[in-house]
Amino acid sequence: MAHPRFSRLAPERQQAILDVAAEEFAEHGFDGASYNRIIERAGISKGSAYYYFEGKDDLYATVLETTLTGLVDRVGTWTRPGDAADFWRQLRHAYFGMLDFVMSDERSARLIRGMAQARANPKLQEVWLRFEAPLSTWLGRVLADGRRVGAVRRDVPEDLLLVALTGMAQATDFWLLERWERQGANASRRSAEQVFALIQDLATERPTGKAPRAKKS
Amino acid sequence: MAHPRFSRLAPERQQAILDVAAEEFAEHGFDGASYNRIIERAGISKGSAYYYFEGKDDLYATVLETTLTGLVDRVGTWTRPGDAADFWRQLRHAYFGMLDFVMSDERSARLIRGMAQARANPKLQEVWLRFEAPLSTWLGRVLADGRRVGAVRRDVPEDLLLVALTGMAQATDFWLLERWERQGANASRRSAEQVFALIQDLATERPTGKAPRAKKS
DNA sequence: GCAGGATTAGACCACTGGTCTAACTACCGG
DNA sequence: CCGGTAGTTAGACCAGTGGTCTAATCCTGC
Repeated sequence: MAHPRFSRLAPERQQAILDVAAEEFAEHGFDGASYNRIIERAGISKGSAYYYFEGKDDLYATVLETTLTGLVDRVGTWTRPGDAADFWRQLRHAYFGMLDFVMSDERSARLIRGMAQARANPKLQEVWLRFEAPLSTWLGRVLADGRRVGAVRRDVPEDLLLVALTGMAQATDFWLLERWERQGANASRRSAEQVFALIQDLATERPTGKAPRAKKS
Repeated sequence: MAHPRFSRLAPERQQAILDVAAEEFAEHGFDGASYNRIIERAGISKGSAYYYFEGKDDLYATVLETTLTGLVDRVGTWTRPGDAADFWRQLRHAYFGMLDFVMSDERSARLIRGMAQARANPKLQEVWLRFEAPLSTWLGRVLADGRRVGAVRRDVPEDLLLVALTGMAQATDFWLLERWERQGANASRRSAEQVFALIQDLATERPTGKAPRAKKS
């Protein structure tokens, strides 16, 4: 979305600008962040700022883009699993990789967590969709693979399961963050294991083999 | 938080003001909403506005307060269940009551969904905590009751389960909303059943009786 | 009828994201 | 080496933001 002119800038200059912006957005969230302040701190003029980016939204999207690219590079590798064990191994790897990423780089973590704002913010729906869609697609493919090897339950609509899992992962991320801040990295590893166990639990079919129904008892 | 002066106003006047505010916040979210516009539409002057409320945050909190009160009145009743069946019946009632509330009153629904913004927004953390805390307490009590009658799993820390369930419920709410808009009330009832089944599924222990662990297969 | 507190009105402030024009720079043909 | 032109930058300016403050008005009790 950013004007191509921006990419023609010297890479270090680009980096510097995005750095300032990332800092601001991470600290204050999208709405709280001041475009003017970013401009000032980056040492560019308003004219230049609007020459490179279409506006605040655009800069925000660009910052998110680079951040998420970093995450995907680290975690996004996925090869079609041969069997259920392979599936879980890969999913586990991806999940803990993401946790590592999010716990080791606070700024990126805040940016990513801040995306939740974008979903609710009418002005940012475009941005939200742009980043949410590919993520859903990716996870959808992963789940489909999981079904193929018999690891993932079939008694629940695929898209519902996807949404449920994402929501749970996101919510528990905050829970983990709290744990992590209180107990440090090592102790919170156990908590992460518990969370992953829950994810696994939700994603697999109940051993009884019955579709989950609202039971009377 | 609102100044007591506000409650000394004629009830219809209060209602009118909160009505305008609710509309604005529901439509634009907290950050997008214009305090000035609310003031203007409510037909009061700036002086009065700041005489009644401490500021935008305060008005927002007041609006949320009355909205959530409506929800709690409708759904919040809970008596200690005698057995597991009773527990599920009550939980089911509460869940579907909440869904009804959220699906029948769009404005309130948007306000409540908008609360997700508050969580991420640094400026609104105070507001978020104020409303999140009692809700968590309530759900915590419910889960504890569920454990007591053997309906809710014990193999997962109580607070983790709480967070996971809330996150899932919230995420699936958006999913349901989509369904509801596309299929109408009746058809989406089935979807809601599926979601509740998932909730129930997540909250109960696996029949094998084993603690969920990261299985190798 | 008047004093004094409660209430209202609205000018004013620093700041917001965004627009626009004028100036400057760099390159390229003659 | 100059002149013109496209690419780039600077910053004044705009309407709108949430918030403050003072002066006027209202209302009540004496």
